Amino acid sequence: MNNQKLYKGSLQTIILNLLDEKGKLYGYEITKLVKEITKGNLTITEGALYPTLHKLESEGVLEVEIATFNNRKRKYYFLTQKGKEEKKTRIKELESFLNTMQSLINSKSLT
Amino acid sequence: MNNQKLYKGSLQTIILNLLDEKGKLYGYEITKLVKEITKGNLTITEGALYPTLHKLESEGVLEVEIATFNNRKRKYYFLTQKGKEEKKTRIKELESFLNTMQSLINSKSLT
DNA sequence: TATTAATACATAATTTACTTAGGTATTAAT
DNA sequence: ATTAATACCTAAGTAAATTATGTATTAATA
Repeated sequence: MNNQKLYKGSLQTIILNLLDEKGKLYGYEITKLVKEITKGNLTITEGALYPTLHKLESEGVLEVEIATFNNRKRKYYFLTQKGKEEKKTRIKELESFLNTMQSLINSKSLT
Repeated sequence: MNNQKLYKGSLQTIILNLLDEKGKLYGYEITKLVKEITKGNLTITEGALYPTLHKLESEGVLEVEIATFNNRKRKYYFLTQKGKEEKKTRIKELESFLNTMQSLINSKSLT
């Protein structure tokens, strides 16, 4: 399914939503989780993920907590209060977008 | 609703779908139609639209028919056979994308 | 035990798909 | 007479990806 480009613009929304649901997640965990939830339909590349996490952190939307597991460093991200507000806004925008796209592909009856 | 970036990647799908439904449309008409169907939620900019139409034409997905109305030139676009196949593929990809996004924002119960 | 896969982070160069900002030309409205 | 609407167009800039690397540790496998 070569439809990866449709996902362009939705990465931040996906991250914010998952963090809101799960509390905290580290980067690599997000990639695995998304693959699992979407049954392989969406693969988040690390080249997209890490810079996005850093950007959201620099904007005060996320905060980090560094942990060590099996001698491997993990950077757990979680939503700040600002991040929780941002998540709500993004989800509303996504729902509006999904509705709009639905109306566009069901417009046979219209006009 | 500053969610325009979510639409990134869906322009070709929207064009192909509208042309399949309406038969033929000219560029400016597409912008008006999309604004109307989406109740103003989506504005297709001409800077995005025209290059995309030209690209789809060069790929053999669309063909053009030039008409004159009120001394104004209109370029009517319509799907080729290849375009009709392409439209089906794109719609399937879009539906898969919409389903995937739905599952991502409804994943509370999962995992 | 040597090699590959998996885990976990990261960045730099490039590409894609736009937005923004301009431009031409005609007709309709104020 | 001026502005808005119709109808086309392109070029420069930008955001958000992809692709291609890189480091380091642990687990699995041949």
